[in-house]
Amino acid sequence: MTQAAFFVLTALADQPRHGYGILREVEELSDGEVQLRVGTLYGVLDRLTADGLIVLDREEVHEGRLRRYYRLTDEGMQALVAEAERMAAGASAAKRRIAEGRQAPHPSTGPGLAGGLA
Amino acid sequence: MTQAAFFVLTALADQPRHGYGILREVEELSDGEVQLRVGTLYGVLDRLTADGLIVLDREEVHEGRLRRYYRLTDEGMQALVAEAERMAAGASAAKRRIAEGRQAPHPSTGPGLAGGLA
DNA sequence: CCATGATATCTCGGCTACCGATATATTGCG
DNA sequence: CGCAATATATCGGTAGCCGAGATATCATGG
Repeated sequence: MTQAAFFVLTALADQPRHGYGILREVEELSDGEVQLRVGTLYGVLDRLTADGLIVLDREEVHEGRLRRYYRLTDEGMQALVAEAERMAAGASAAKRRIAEGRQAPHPSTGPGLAGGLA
Repeated sequence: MTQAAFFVLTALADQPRHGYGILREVEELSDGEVQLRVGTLYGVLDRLTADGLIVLDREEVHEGRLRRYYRLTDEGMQALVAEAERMAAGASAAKRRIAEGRQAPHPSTGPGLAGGLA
């Protein structure tokens, strides 16, 4: 599971969206930190479809422009849940390691990482 | 920051390690879920060194075999902290979205996840 | 004595995937 | 009319992952 695929699945987790909408949604839900590129999107969409994690939901014409909506399959939702847990575990393991590598010289006085690793 | 690079930085967060030790450490800290491959490792090590996130710490000969130890630079530690934050935020956002998707199943898009999610 | 496996380094080539650039088309604004 | 935003999609260069192999030492077992 690549980063791009993860964020596409996340953007589709609450409701079906079309390609361009996914682009904006990923940027919004990551507070602008993750920028999914147009050139990346359609490859990801094709791969996720081939893997059965998403499926074409419907096509609409909105103000003269075609919108192709995708939605998660049950398998896609399960994959997202599993990946979210792996990521949380990975982030958690990293934070634990960081704390171990920064053992305070005087634990009674040292604040350590409090406030820095929220 | 690739997944492989993130786990290498994590493995080095508490103490300097040599290549093969990083391999085993990544597998251990991820409960066997992440398998960093040998062919991947040295490319990652070179890239992280070129980027100034890790540095060659020392070389030792242990039971006739060379061990090349790497350690995090200050910049590498900062990058790891930032990446861990991004990952935690991403995982958190995904879990929030999953919950939102379960709360509002749209009738026109099918029954969705009934009975299927742990 | 040799085979196997673990430890330890590193290289190479194939393949996947990311992303900038490009193409196409409509709507809205100045 | 030009430009930006919306919306689709493709193509080619490049970066990065990974299987495979090369090289070498030491321990275990047949």
